[in-house]
Amino acid sequence: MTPATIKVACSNCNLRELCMPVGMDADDLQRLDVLVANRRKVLRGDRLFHAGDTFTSLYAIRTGFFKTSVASEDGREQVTGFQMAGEILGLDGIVHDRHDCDAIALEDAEVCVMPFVQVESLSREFPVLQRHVHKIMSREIVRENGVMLLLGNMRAEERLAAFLLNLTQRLSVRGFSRSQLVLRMTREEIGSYLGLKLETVSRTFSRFSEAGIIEVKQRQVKILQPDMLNQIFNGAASCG
Amino acid sequence: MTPATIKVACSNCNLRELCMPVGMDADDLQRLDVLVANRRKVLRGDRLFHAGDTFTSLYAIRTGFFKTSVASEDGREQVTGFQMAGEILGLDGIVHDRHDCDAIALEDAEVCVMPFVQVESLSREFPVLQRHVHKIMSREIVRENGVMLLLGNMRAEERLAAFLLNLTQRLSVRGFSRSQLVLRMTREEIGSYLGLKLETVSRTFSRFSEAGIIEVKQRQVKILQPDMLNQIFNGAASCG
DNA sequence: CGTTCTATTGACGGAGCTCAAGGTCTGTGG
DNA sequence: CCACAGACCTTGAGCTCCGTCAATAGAACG
Repeated sequence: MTPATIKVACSNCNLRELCMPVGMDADDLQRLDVLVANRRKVLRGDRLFHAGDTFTSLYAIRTGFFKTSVASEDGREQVTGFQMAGEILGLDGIVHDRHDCDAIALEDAEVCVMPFVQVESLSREFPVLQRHVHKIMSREIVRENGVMLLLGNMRAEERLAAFLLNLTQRLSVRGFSRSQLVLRMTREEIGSYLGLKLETVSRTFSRFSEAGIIEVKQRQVKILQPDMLNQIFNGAASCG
Repeated sequence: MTPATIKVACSNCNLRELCMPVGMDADDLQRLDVLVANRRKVLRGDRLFHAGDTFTSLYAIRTGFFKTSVASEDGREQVTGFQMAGEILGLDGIVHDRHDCDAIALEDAEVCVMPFVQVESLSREFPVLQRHVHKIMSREIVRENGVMLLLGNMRAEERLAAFLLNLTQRLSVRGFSRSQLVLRMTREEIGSYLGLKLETVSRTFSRFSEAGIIEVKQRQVKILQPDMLNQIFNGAASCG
């Protein structure tokens, strides 16, 4: 069942500035190494976990890109987020001891498996880690507040602008360009996240493109006028 | 600045089955009493906290009813939740040490003030409390996932049905009727939460009423056919 | 090289928004 | 007790943004 596993350590991970070990000093970091039981590879299109699965672990993304989604009774899907290296998956599972959403790899990925009992036990020992875990959960709550604002109040152009700005911001923290990105998800997945249909996403991309704000070639996006995106996002202007 | 404060204890609080002390035995409960520094009264219309305020404490609602909301740059407001007795406010503040949303009392209320350093210190001591804090945050994440599904995929009738079912469910846990409730919020606040305009909320109430599913008299709502609400919520039917 | 998945674009329609006009309830002060 | 103001709610008419349906084309993959 479980794919090949590799023993690994946070202490020499190049994501330690972004991921779980934030704020811990070298000595603490050694102790943190027991946090990660093993790593797991997830191929593109495969599920890391599925709504209903028993919850045992949180997952820190080492490489790759994920989406999470929930589904209604009658099968409508809502993408609830896109996650990249250093971000944590699985927080939804804590409350009911089973996962509440699906997590699917949008490209081949590798995650660190952190048994939640270990997370809790180390949290009791290291206040810095405890605080960090709390912040990760709080950050997710705040992020979702922002998505609710977007879904409840914004128009298609504003939503897509917000989406692009958010992606480039997170990518730039990870050392990627602010002005160029490759979308890992389809128009339909973007639409699901933003509460739009794929045709609307496509049309809005085209409109941004005609206005000279971005350049789109399939999933390659070049941001030509980030300021315009900001203006659109803040409701100050449109490109139509 | 701070209103009159009263020393209080979880150990003899009648909300202990719903609130912070869930799962703790009598001995632990005594120790938990230091969790609550004091109580604070909040009058209807007043703010418990405001976006930007320094975060110091979580708040457990003892009595009353709150809304939380975020605002966009250009002033559009999104209600992100309605909270009632036993529920926890302030989780949004942890990540940046300042609050990210406003919390406003929709009726005269009283909250227990729990300094977050106390919460964390006691969490390290009591694994049961630690787990409970994690569950509260995870529950909020899961709730917001559900709201995203609602805002991204559902039509007005489905949204309002989901809203009514959610409210009655939570009220019934607190010993209130499943078939009758008094809305503490305006049509506009409901609309903001559900991503609708107040007129649409009003019209949808009227349609439910004409269909004999509910009876509405201003803020008094009687649920005549809860099954119909369930069907509408699940996308299986409409009343038009 | 054909099959399938994905993206673009157009034409049309509808759910919900906007604007507007009354109606109802609550509280306050005469 | 009544009059009045202000907040809240209801309902109608018209409009608009986005969804739906459809056709085409381009990319990816075996």
